Amino acid sequence: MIDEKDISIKRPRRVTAQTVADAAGVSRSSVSRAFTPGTYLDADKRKRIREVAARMGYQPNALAAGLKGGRSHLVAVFVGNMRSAYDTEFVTALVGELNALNKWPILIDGGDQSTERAIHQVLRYPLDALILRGGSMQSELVTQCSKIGVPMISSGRIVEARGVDNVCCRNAEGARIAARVLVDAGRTRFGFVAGPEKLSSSSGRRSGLVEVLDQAGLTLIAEAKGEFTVEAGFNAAKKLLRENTLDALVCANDASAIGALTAAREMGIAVPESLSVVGFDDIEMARWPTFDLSTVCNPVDEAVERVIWLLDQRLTNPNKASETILIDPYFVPRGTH
Amino acid sequence: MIDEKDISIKRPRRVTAQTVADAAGVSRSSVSRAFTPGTYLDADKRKRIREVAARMGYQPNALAAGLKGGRSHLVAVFVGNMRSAYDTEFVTALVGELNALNKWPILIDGGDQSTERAIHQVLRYPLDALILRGGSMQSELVTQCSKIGVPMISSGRIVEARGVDNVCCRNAEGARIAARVLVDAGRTRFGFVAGPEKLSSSSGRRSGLVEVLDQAGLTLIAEAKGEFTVEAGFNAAKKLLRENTLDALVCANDASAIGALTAAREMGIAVPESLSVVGFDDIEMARWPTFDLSTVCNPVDEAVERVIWLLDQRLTNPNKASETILIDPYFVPRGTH
DNA sequence: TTGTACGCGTTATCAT
DNA sequence: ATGATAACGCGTACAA
Repeated sequence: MIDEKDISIKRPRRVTAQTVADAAGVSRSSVSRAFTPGTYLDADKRKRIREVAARMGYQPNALAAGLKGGRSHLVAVFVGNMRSAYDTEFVTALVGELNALNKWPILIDGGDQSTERAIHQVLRYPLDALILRGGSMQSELVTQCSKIGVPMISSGRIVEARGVDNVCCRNAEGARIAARVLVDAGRTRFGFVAGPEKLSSSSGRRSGLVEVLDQAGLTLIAEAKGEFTVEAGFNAAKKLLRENTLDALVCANDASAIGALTAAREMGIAVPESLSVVGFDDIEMARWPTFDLSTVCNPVDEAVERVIWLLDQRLTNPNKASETILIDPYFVPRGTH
Repeated sequence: MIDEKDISIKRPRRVTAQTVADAAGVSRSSVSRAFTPGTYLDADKRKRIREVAARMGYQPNALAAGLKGGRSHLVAVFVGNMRSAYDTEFVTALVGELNALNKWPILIDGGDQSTERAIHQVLRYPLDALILRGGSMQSELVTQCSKIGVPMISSGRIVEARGVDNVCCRNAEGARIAARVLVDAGRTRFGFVAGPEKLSSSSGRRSGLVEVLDQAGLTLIAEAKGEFTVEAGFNAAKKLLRENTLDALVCANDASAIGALTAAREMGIAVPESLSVVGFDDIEMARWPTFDLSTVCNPVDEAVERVIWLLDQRLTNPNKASETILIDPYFVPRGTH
């Protein structure tokens, strides 16, 4: 009794198909059919039912529909770091594409401490898929995901596991391209602003740079750890430029490069005359007139497109072999080299 | 038969409580209890069940649990424009807070064309709440939401409807504060870089500015429409500064202001010596050394905190009266005024 | 402390 | 073309 009262007072119960059926004088099945395209139902009746439904504010309950055995249409999106411009651009594009496909992204921010708990909780939903953007998900969690049988697509970090597809930029190759441009332009004294050590994007880019320098008989004169952020890039560049004489600063990503550029300007170093600054990613900001940053484009749209494609493939054939798509970056010449 | 085969081949069925129960030699209820805190269950048995469950990769199905009548823990977050820095910062903070509270945000980007359809689809889930960030949701949709009985919290745009709570910045007041600072500093020739006309944030800020100018016996010499973006701000400022002699440029938001600042510099106008540029919002970028933008802070963290608070209130008492919380902005003096 | 039985709202299947 | 009925996986009131 008390409970009954509580419920009716506290939460207005959702309108169900049965209520609509009663109101329209038809069976519950007909109501269901009225909302399912391609089912046998008298056109007039369908129209009438939908009118009644609209008046009563009825919508089929997607939870119940998902339970029945179909897809939930829920996709978890795990973002390494929502404070990074590249990840943000990626997520924005991804959310748009998923929305367009009637897939609903549940966002989890990896920047937080409680991420692991969050993932566990979200895995309780029967997700259509789990999309990883960069970052630092623990391998234990990855195992658990594949165990649960949730298709996974990882971007920016290659995960070797059954049922996991990957989209990743050829980081070393991108850095090679940029390095060659600078070497060809006669730069000889290189510095590197790194990102977090554990991230393969940073280390991969570094190794590409070093490789080309080796081939050209040059060495990496100095490097400093960054954090993939503007501020860290600023500080790293200040230190590097104070302690060394450099004519080229290769940065592990655009945010660092923008920081480095700012530092160089503040120190009165002419860019690009006496110093080249090159980034990686080609985020929107790189195009702003203030920065006009020469960089290596890691095309967001292409990456997202591939992720969506892989998702589609995996959903139509859950048992297909894992796939890894590598994306080719390319140099975008602007005003800082 | 064919169907059976199809299912078993195509999708590895999720492990259910019954499977675990069979494997552990207990009843299905016990498995359920093992995952529900505060239920009677032998400690050893609970432990054993959880072990078996972990080995089999079992997680209670949140969809089925939500169906039973409890909460779904799903919260739709409708973002006006994920390409705007302020909205992005807002969403990032919001997602973090929601994650921490075991609420799972489903993101919908309002920048897209298919937004309306998307909202309709997402409303099929029994959402715990719907959070609106700024933007341009149609009033018809708002009506529909309240009809369905989904609690709504709107930020950045006041929605007058039953069951809808609001968090909004005192836009006019913020502009007044900034205008007074500039007037007191002796600025007399004001220009305004507007945002989209239909947005109350832009018009509210404009009216605050005009009000103070009136009181000081000044007039707004020129204004140009922007789009709340860096590029639009850049173009608007170019036009304004080319056609007028101004000593103060008040911008409807920080993105515009950053564009305006860039334009002024490019035109060789000394900021702040001969021109003040002031923004609104205090996004992260405003603090970057390159910009060091004087602006009016529209505190994201406070707004998010209020939204979460309202959400909590509304969930504990769904029938409480609608509430509107106004947030006080304040001036942040930096290097451009 | 544990098991049985019912209901949550839907869709698919089977009759009619 | 339409209505009855059986799942879907879970929580929980009730019985034991």
